Amino acid sequence: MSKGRKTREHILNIAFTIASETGLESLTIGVLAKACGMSKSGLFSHFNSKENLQVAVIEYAGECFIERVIVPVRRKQHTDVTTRLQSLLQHWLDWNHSFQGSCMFMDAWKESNSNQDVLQQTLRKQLHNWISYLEIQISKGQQSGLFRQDLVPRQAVFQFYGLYLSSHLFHSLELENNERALFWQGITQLYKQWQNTDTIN
Amino acid sequence: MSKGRKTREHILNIAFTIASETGLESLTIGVLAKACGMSKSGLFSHFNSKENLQVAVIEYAGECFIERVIVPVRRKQHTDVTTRLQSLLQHWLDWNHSFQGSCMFMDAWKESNSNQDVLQQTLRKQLHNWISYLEIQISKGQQSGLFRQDLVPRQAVFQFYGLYLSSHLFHSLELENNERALFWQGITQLYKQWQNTDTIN
DNA sequence: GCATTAAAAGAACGGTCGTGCTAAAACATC
DNA sequence: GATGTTTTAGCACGACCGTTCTTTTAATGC
Repeated sequence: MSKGRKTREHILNIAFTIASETGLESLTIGVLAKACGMSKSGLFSHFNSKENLQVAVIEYAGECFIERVIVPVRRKQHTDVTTRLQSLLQHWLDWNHSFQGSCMFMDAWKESNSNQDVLQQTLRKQLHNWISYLEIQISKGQQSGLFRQDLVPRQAVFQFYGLYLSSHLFHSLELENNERALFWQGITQLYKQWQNTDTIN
Repeated sequence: MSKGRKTREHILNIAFTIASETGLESLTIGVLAKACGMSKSGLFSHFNSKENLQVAVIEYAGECFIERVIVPVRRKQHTDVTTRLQSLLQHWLDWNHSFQGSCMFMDAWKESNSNQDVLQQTLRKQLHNWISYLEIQISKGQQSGLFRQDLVPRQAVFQFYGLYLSSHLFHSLELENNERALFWQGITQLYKQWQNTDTIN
């Protein structure tokens, strides 16, 4: 790998860390350059615009997400659907462990809502991908007879995301620090509601 | 009312509108001054710091929230708990109708998370108040025999907030624009789960 | 080892930010 | 209508933003 790509990767790694902690908006070129121990212009020449940098960071984060959340679960093909879904949610919740309890994609999405076009579309695509992936998992749960047939996958993902977002909020509000328990409690209740009762419905 | 307080109120009104649309962070003194048709320094002298302005806007928004969400429901004392709770949720969801589907408090909270101290604490107090208020409503539902006794009010609010936040997300993602239906579907399912079954549990 | 190319630094730009300071205008009171 | 007090405008400041240009340094291919 050429030196250029190497340092570019290094920059993105640090940028990802910073953006995870303080949000994508506060990721300034000057700050990032200082954190990388290089000059503003030297760093800038790797991206040629702020927007390109932001998009690159988001895409880098997307790869991290896949590696940390999706891949580990995909490996356990032998387990049943319930366990895999549970594991997926666990990794999803852990995704924001290192960043003090806030999901980088959610933060960036909030920020980008009245921002640049390209960045917003990159984010939208990533979120859409993840939502679709979750929907597929729900469908598999239905096909395996675990969930009732009249369950709408999108509705299920809507509720998953709700608990996920709520756990972020309650964590940042420091309400007794039991947001993980509340999350899992919510998940359990959802499962109970969705389970195939094998009765007429 | 002195002229000073009058224009101050006018400023806050416009600031609230702008912050609702584009977020509290993008509410710049220059922009706000232009929107108010006055000079930067003229406006500035009403608050003496950006932070004071932000806090004032949040407090103004808090009053608006009470007026638009809590007061209208409090007036219907004659109705039963279920209807009042439903109405409360309806007004809560409508709170962000004029601002294109994003809750100002949620946005400001996200932004303030690594920001000024005073602003963050003001926001925290407001959110805490609202959560407590919802918890009380849940408790009332329990006392009236509507909800099961082993329901934990905080857990209930956690789930309410989840659906609320999810509806924001799905709205901004423009996923078929049925986030309100998904929200109410989720609420209905929660009610079903919480209802007093009058059986041994 | 040298020539060529790629990468990084340095300095400067126009712009906007929040914030003071000082003078003018608007207001209120008698 | 003059006087004293608020309220507003004008102007400038230092800091940081993203970006461009030129020069120096480092890596690469022969």
